[in-house]
Amino acid sequence: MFQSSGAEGGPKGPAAGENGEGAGAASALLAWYDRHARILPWRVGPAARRGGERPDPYRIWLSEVMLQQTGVKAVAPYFADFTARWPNFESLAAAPEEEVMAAWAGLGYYRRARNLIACARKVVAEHGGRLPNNSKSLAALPGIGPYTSAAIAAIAFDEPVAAVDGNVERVVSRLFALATPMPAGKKEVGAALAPLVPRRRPGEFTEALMDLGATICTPKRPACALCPLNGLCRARARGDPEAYPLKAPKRARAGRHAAAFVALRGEEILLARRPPEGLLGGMTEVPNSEWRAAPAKKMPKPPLAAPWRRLEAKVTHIFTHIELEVTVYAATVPAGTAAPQGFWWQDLAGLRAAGLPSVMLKIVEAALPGASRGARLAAPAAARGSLS
DNA sequence: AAACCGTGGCG
DNA sequence: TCGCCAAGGTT
Repeated sequence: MFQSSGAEGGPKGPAAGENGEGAGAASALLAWYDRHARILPWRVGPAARRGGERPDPYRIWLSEVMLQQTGVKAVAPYFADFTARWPNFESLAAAPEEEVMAAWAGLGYYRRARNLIACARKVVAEHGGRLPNNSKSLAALPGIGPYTSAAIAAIAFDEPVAAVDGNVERVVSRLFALATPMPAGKKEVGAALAPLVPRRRPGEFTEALMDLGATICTPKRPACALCPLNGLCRARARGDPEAYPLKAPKRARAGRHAAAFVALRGEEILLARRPPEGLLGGMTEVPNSEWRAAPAKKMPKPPLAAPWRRLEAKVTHIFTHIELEVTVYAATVPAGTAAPQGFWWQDLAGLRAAGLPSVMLKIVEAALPGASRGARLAAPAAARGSLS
């Protein structure tokens, strides 16, 4: 990927090769970071680093994977839960896959959880339970791509590589007023950033860029007056920092319609597991029909025969590229009713521990009597770990 | 290369 | 309210 600086191989862009400017930007940013670093559960802050403390590669890896396309706020409770239950690669590698998937439920992009397990097992089986200490080897592991490999290598192993995520993309494209729309412009960002990465403190430099992007150089209304790089920033000089990074227009979301069947047998609900690949791959689901472009005219085939009643309110859920509208059918079945092949009855009391994705939780919630709903489903994600 | 893959917070 | 989008990776 993007190798560290070197005099040659620098960017063709503006500040490239103008000696001193890179070092100036890095030292200004690090000085700012020393004062304003965010305190995060997986991070070793600048003061502790000066005291000789080192980041735990396992925790850095876990946090970076969780943070892929996911906000700090959403990640924090999951990170606490995971590290409490599985504090290292060995324990995570030994965990039952379904248990890990259930613990991930609600965080989204579920392939990450599968890759997380695969990666932990590979680290144990092939690397003696320790993460490889360089970006190239890291990038060969499941779920670790160009960004994550660089971030882990820089933060946990002091490799002076440029890690380009959404924050860095924004900061750097503004700094140099890079005009190529994303995602194509990402390459230019990496090339422009590489010469700025310092040999000393490359990990904190990376963390500093993230913090700057998250707190100062924000997508909207950046606080340029507070920015340690404002004197170097081309976009600010142009007067239009908010215009960067340029982005290609997105495609419209497809609409889909489906039916879901909430079957209750006493205090139990009928569930199934989704196929390992594709949307919500490998996750637990409420039995549901095919998802079609047009709403079904009559009730699709249910998982079992029962006096199904259609709920008045539909459940809508927005995925990244699909807007789903679900017609929910509910039924109560006799105590002896067997679960069809591939389905099982799940005790409602243990429903949260069963690890339903958010859309499925919404469907269950819509069908359950209001009184029992709150008690069963309303616990925050932070409480998940204590339930199993 | 472009499409696919979740969710919740926020302005 | 609702569109935007966050520490991307995989195919």
